[in-house]
Amino acid sequence: MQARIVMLVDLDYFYAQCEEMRKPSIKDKPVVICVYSGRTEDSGAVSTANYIARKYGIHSGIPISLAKKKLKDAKIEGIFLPVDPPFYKKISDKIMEILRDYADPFEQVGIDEAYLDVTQRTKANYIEAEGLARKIKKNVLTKEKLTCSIGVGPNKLVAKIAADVQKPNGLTVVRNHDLASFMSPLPVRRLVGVGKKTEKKLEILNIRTVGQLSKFDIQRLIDIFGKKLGTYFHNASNGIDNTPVQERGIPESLSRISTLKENTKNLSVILNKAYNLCDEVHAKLSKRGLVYRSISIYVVAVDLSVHSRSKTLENPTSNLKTFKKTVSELFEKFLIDSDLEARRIGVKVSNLTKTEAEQKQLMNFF
DNA sequence: GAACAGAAAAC
DNA sequence: CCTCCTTTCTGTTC
Repeated sequence: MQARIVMLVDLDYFYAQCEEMRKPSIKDKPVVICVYSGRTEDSGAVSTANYIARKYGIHSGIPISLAKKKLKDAKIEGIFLPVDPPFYKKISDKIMEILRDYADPFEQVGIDEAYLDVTQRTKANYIEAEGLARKIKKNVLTKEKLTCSIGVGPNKLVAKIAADVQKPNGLTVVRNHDLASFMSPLPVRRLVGVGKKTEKKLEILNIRTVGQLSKFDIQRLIDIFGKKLGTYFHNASNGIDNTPVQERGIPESLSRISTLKENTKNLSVILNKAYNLCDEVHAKLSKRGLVYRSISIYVVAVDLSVHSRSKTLENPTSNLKTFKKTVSELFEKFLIDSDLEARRIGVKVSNLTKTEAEQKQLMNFF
C-alpha cells in the first residue's frame, strides 16, 4: 500500500458536551452524565464527565455515589444528569454527515468517533491535511457548537493515538518523519488493544513504553499473546498499521442489557425484564430493516462475572415471538445448569442481514 | 468450517 | 460500589 493520510475525529467528552450545549449555564461546573441502574437512589455508573469533573477524579465507569463523594469532599457543586441517548444520537448524526463530506472513504466508530481517509483530497500532503483538520474543527464548532480533537497520521493507529494525546479541542499531526520519536516514549496503554489486563502482562515482561515493546522479540510476543495480538503489537509499536479506513455496513450484532432491581435466579422475574429488552432490540431491528439468525442471552452474576448462552436458528427471522421463545429457553436452561444469581441480564441478536425488501431496494440501485 | 462460550477492550 | 453497547479474538467441540 502506498502512503496515506488518515484522520481520527473524536468529539470531546461527547455526552457531557451535548448537555453543556443544551444548557450553557452548567459549563463552568463539573458535569457528570450518569447511567442510573435503578437499584437505589444513586446506584449506577458514570458514563461521561466534562473536564472540570475529571480534575476531581471523576471518570467514565466509576460508581455515581463515588463521583458524588469526590465532589462533596472537594466542597464543589456538581451537575448530575441522566444519559439521553436519542438527543446525543441526533447531534452525532448531524456531525457525522458533515465529516463524511471530507473523507474518502469514511468510517464511523461508535457515536463520537470517525476515521477519515483524506489521502486524495490532500494529495497526501501533511500541510494540506493540517489545514483540512482546522477547517473541520471550525465547521463542526460553527454548525453544531461542539469541539472535537483530531489526530492526523499515516494510518488509523497513529491518528487515533495522536487525537488522544492532546484533548479536548486538540489537533495533533504526526508525520512519518516524526513517527518513531512520537511513538517510542508513549506508555503501551496508549496503543489500541492494550487495556488493563494486557498492560499488566506487558509490565511483567518489563515492557512499559511503546519503544520497549518495539524492541521485544516478535516470536516471544507471539508465544505469549498469540499470533494475532503478537504480530499486532510488533507492528503497532513501530507505528505500522495497514488496516484500511472502511465504511461500516451492517452491524455484527444488536443488544440490550439492563440491571435488575434485585439479584435473582427467578425465571419469571428475569423473563419479565428480558422480554422488554427483546421489544427494544426488535424495534431497532425493524427500524434498520434487519433480520437475524442467532440469539444470545447474557447474565452478569452477583460477582460481576459475565456468562452467555446462544442459539443459531435454521433460517434468518425477525419474528418477535421466536425471539422471546428462544430467549426464554436459553434463560431456562442457563438457570438449570448454573445456579448463579443474576445482577444484570441482556439479550443480543447477531448474524444480521438485510430484510428481503431492503435487499431488493439495494438491487434496484444497480 | 460452523457454533458456542469466554476474555478483553473501547465506547 | 460496579452502566451500557459492540467488536474481535481464542479455545473448544462437533
